[in-house]
Formats: sequence, structure tokens, C-alpha cells
Amino acid sequence: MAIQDFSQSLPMMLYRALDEIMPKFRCIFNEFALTEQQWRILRVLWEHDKITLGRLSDLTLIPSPSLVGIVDRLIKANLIRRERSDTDRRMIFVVATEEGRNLEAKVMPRVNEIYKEIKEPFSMQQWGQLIDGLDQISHLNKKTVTNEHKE
Amino acid sequence: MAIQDFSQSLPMMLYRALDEIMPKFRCIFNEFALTEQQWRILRVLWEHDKITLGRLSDLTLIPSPSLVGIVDRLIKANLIRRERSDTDRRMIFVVATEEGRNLEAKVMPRVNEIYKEIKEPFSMQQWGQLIDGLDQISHLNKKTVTNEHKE
DNA sequence: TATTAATTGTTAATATATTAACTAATACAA
DNA sequence: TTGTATTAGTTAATATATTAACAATTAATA
Repeated sequence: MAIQDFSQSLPMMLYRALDEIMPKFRCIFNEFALTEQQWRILRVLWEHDKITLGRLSDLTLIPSPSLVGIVDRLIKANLIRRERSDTDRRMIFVVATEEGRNLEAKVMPRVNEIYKEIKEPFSMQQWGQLIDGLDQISHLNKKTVTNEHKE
Repeated sequence: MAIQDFSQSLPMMLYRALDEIMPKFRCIFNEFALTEQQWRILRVLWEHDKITLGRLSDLTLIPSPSLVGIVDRLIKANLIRRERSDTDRRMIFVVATEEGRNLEAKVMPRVNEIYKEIKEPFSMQQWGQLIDGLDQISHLNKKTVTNEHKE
């Protein structure tokens, strides 16, 4: 017995959950003239002083080709800057400008407020189960729970 | 205490889960020269003989402006067709062609196979908790539902 | 009935996703 | 060292998302 009802399939449930919560956040981002992807990059830079484009792509889940343009626009907005590595000239670091860093104190409280609203109706156990389930999904290929036979 | 670690926030957990599972499905879609969105539309039409663009947008979670072009391309591929309503000339129905309907028997078994793989490492209880959690997220604005239901 | 409001779908402008191909720099092996 | 493979980032082409504005149709109301 596989997927019966499309609307109840895992992918659509995930998409629908995002479809429900992200507009709430995007309202805030728009107030600060940020797109969701731009915010993700700043959000990571608030936790990492200096980060390569590759790692930034991993942490934001923004594909490298998209990252190029998004970073360009953030630079134009004077919120971040590029910095080529001296040791490995292939690598490019991204750093938040002071203006970019200053945004954290303005945006985060608003975002945390919404986040709290979303989390509030859940019991601590329910929430934990949800996060654990999602975590297991996103590690399907890593922790091989199934058999690993040799030949 | 709100969001501490960006990577562990609900939105990023949801995005990461999708990022893990969707490429598996997209491989199959590509074999049939379908994009993910095109597949969603066909998937809905296999459950509904005739459906308006508005409702199709709701069920596929594809925004109306995007739907226009996606439907155009599906028509060009001879998989669906438009049909203007006689009773309310604002509405446009979308219907699968025979070629579109025939795809179901070819694609669904492959998709179900992947779906089973994803679901397999979960206990029935774990899976139920995950789906219930996602369902509660996507109904935050509608109604506060207590879990424990469904037969 | 004339006017206004709401609904359905579309167009337009900009930003991002997806896939493939490509450049430059580095690592590595013969 | 030379040749090759790998890595980090970019460019290109096409498809989709987001937001706003718009046209056509229907519904609602004075």
C-alpha cells in the first residue's frame, strides 16, 4: 500500500507546512526589503563571521548558481561583501558588513515572535517528535539503518 | 528563548527534508520529461477528471501566475487541455488527454517504489506522529485540533 | 437597472531553482 | 615536471515563485 491520496503524501505535507508558515516570515522580511533567501544568508552570517560560498550554500540550502546573484544583490545593498581567500584562491569568503550585522537586532525579535506563535500550540513532546521525524527524513542517506552486506 | 540554531529551525528542517527526498522523485520525472510541477498537475488530474485552475492551484500548491505557463507547456506536450466553463465563463477547466492519463500507469509504480523506500525505516507510530505534526502546522490558522483521531 | 464589489484568470517584472557546461585554481599521480 | 583529476565558483538556458496590477465576468446592492 503506497501513496493513496496525493494531498496526504509526505512531499505535499511538507510543502503545505512551508506554505502555511513562510508567508508569516516573509511579511517581516519585506519590511526590511529582504527576500527570504537574502535573509537566510544574513541569518547564517550572524552565526559565522566568515564563510565560504560553498559552505554558505550548504547551510542555506541555496544552490550555488542561485547564490551568485543573491550575493550580488546583497552586496549592492551594502549588507555583505566578498573576500577572496589568500591561501586557496579558488575560495571566496562572504562577510557581513556593519550594516548587515546591525540588521540582526532589528529583525530577529520580530522573527522570534512569529516562531513562538507557530510553536505555541504544540506540546513539548509533540514538537520534539516532529523535529525528530524531520531530522530522520533529512538523514535517510547518511545513517544507513538498513543492511550493509559485503561481497 | 526562541530560535537558537538556524539549522535546527522548523523552516530549515522542512526545507532540508524536501531537499533530501525530492531529488529522488525528480530523477523519475525527468525520465518521463516531466518537471516536478508538471507531475503535480497530472497527479491531481488522475484523481479529478475535470478541475478548475483555481482549485488546481490549491491542490498542487502552485501559485496561479505560475500555473499559466506550466499548463501551457503541458498542453504543448499534449498531456492536458483547457476547457472553458459554459455556466461561468470566468472559469477554465483542465482535463488530462488520453496520453496524459496513460502516464499514470507508467510513472506511479516508480514513484511508489521511492515512496516506500523513504517510509520504510520509520515505525508506523513514528510516521503517524510526523504526518500529524505536519498536518497541525498546515492548519495553524484554521482550527486547533487535538491529535488522536483518524481510523 | 446602474453601479459597485468580488471572483477568475492573466500579464508583467523581478528573484530564485534546476541542470549542464564552463573557467580557474589546486591536488595528485606517472 | 607533465598530464590529469578534483574542487570552487561562475555562466547560460529554461522553468518556476513572488508580488502587483489588470481584464473579463459574475455577484451584490442601492
